[in-house]
Amino acid sequence: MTKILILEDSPPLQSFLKTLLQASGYELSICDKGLDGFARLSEQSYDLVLLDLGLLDMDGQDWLIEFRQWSALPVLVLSARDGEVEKVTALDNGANDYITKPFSANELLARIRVLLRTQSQPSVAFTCGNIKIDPQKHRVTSSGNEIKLTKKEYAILLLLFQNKNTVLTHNAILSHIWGAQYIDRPEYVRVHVAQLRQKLEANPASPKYILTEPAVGYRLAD
Amino acid sequence: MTKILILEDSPPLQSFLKTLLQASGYELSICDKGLDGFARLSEQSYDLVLLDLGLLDMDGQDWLIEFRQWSALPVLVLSARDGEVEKVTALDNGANDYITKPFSANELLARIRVLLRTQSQPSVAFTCGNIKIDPQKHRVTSSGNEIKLTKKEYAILLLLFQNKNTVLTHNAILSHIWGAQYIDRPEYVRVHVAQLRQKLEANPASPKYILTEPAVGYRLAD
DNA sequence: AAAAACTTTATAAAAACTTTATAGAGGCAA
DNA sequence: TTGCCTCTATAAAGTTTTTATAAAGTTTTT
Repeated sequence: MTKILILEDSPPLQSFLKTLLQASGYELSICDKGLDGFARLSEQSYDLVLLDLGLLDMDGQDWLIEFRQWSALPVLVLSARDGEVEKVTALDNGANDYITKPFSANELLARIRVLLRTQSQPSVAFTCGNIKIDPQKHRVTSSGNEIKLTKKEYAILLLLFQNKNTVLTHNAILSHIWGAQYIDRPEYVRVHVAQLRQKLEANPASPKYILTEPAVGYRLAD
Repeated sequence: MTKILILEDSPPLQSFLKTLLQASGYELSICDKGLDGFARLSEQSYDLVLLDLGLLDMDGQDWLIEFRQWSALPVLVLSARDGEVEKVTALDNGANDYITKPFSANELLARIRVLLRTQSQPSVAFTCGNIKIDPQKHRVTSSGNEIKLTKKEYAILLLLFQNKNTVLTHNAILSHIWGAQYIDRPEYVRVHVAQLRQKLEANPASPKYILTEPAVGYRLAD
């Protein structure tokens, strides 16, 4: 479980971040005071800090400088102030990224993923029922047992996971994995999907995970 | 000397970046084509890549995906396009940061400093089944018996230990151990892996430790 | 000079992929 | 319903790619 500490003093933004990050599967602690943040960080281990520069009890830059005395944890700074000086100062004080309000929710999530990926490499695996796929390790397991997939099978499964619950047309799959010149060869996809089902499904003839959407394509069921 | 590779097609921006970064003491190479970039990266080692998404001969996102097959070098993306989708895609494709034109020179420099600073060493797992590796003493043992490995064999085994359970592509191994100019010579890796197996595996023909992931690479099994 | 390590080549075997063939499922009109 | 059609699943054959390994040639080390 990936844990994020949020240092944010504005209640509306607190609840926005809470909704957004919990929906993405992160475990959160929220503080509105810098000293509380230090206390939490010494009590338990976190994977990332989200720091709003406007803390109530101290200056965010000072908080960062002090924090960097003893921790190398990734810090993503949020700020309403778009000033170049403030940005550069925060980055040189040890922030790993800086994002200005108002920001896009997806961009924030993407930047969090970058920091989690490059700092601690905590294998962000996707799961779907018993199936787990770990793109970092390039591994797939079903109820903990490793499943050996070929390159194409793995590529298709990853694409399905990245679009869980969304129908992918044959051509979408073909153009992603084979290249656009292979559209109108749905049989390629069928053969490989059949093999995937043999390996992943308890009963390949009535699949639970990889569902057929007739005349459209395939969908990974949640 | 810190070396930066710039992939940028616009001459004015090229010269702007050149002036700015040389004044900051970085050593530069500038390319306006993606393939040239790969060539340069094969010729010598760099510390960071500055990638403009608008390359002349290929899509910047595709360049990034291909690059990430074999290198973990920090990549800072520059783009005129401020679209959220493009940003998130680039970050998820392996970019470490994304900055939108027009940008502040000082902010760019600060973000470059962040990426150069956060280059961290991978942590090493010391044992795997009966095999033990001691990076300090540069020694490998199997069930307590010392195994004599050559330089290359040792380097490959150490890399596998540092990425236990993770598939390493041929190109990742090549670029780490031989240098990026050796990518697309998977036979080098094969020969040395075969020798490692002769020395480490009870039955080299059906290996227990160093597993083959066909068409992908090798993985050290837990 | 000899030994060891490394690169390069060759080849058989294994694995993956493409392509074809066939049977079955489901929709729809007569 | 029946017959026809399209779409699908899957086995299996054919083709290509990838791999393991020996061995020869080259370079480096001792």
